[in-house]
Amino acid sequence: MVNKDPFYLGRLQDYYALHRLIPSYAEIASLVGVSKQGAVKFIDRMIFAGYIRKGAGGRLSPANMFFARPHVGGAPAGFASPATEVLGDAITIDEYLVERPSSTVLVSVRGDSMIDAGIHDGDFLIVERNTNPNIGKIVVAIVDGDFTIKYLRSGSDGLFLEPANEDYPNIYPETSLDIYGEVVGQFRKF
Amino acid sequence: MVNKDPFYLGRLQDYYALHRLIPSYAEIASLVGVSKQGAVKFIDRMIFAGYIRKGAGGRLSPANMFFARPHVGGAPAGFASPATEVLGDAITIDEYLVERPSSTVLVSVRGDSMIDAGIHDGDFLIVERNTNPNIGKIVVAIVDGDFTIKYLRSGSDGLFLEPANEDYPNIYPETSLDIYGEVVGQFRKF
DNA sequence: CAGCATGGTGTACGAACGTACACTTTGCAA
DNA sequence: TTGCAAAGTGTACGTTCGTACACCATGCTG
Repeated sequence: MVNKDPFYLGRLQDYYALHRLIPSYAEIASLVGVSKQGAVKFIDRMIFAGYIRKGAGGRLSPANMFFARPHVGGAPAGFASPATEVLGDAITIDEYLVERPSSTVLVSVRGDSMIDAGIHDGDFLIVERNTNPNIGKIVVAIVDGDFTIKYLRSGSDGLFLEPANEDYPNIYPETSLDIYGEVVGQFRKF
Repeated sequence: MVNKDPFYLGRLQDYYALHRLIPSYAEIASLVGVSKQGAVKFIDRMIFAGYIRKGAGGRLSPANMFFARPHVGGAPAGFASPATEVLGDAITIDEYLVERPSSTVLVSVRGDSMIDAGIHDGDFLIVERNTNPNIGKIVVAIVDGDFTIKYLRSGSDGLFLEPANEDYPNIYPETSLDIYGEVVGQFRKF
């Protein structure tokens, strides 16, 4: 018989996605269809493999591997390479995209002025609050009290904002330029 | 005295960040420095406010509000709207993008054949394994042993694949069409 | 000032939990 | 084919958990 652990783990991951909680051994048992002691042994294997941790009182919590998603590279038909190869240390998408949670906000995109940078209407941007971003980065600026997503450029007359859509003009600030933060990531649901 | 709940909650969030687990009432009590019954009352308030949920056996798990990240809408200068307005139930980016963890894989994008759909070289796609996706969706297909991201279309001669880049031709399968899964989300780091 | 909701403490108890031990079954390797 | 490790079952046990009830202190409101 093939190894059933991936199937068991899948059940556990789906349960966790729903409840944000690793259930008790008894619940795991009925969840995957084995006895309670079978669940104990299964969890022992998962702990050994780095999918599950034990907290105070023996309560179970997910470990790093629990969130690791199978990653399928661009390579032809090679299904097996683990996510860590490309994503590096990061395991959850959150951790990959958000490096400094306390200074990070989400911004939803309106309009298509940055469409050539792959930022579409309805996308979410991960924005790190930082009023002095580097030249050339995509920034969230405040122009006339409105949020604007643009490239931050430097010209002979100082800083200005450049859209990534040839239908839109550059924005040259009349007085000063209010930068809200720097765009460090983006995500979207289809 | 001011309301100490935010302070308590902060302790709880720090603990959760470390252990990915809401501790028991007894542990909460020592964590925030009250009696066990004080912890019970505190958690009751958190449940009422939508920060905590109760799972099977009365075990505690984080609810929506527990993860709430500041979200800045497209609205002019309105900083305050909570993430739930736009993101719906999901709070973490992972949970927003990945609905079925066990059948979801990540695929990294090579090439620019889907650039008009906002899918660029180097992006990550969230792909739900599903060999029978709906017409019109973006799918991961296997063509000549290679992964290809394309729109799934239906024509008079059956299914075919359409890129989102006018420099690329449609792909009409000679025999059958191997569909790996459906693209449900996308993310990228800048 | 009386009333009452709020936040907190102490004690008690049954149920559920994690753990341990003995045993069975299966598959692979010597 | 014998041996052994892995995977699973059944039963039992002490501990911890969540829950309930009674009670106290504080602060706001009619």
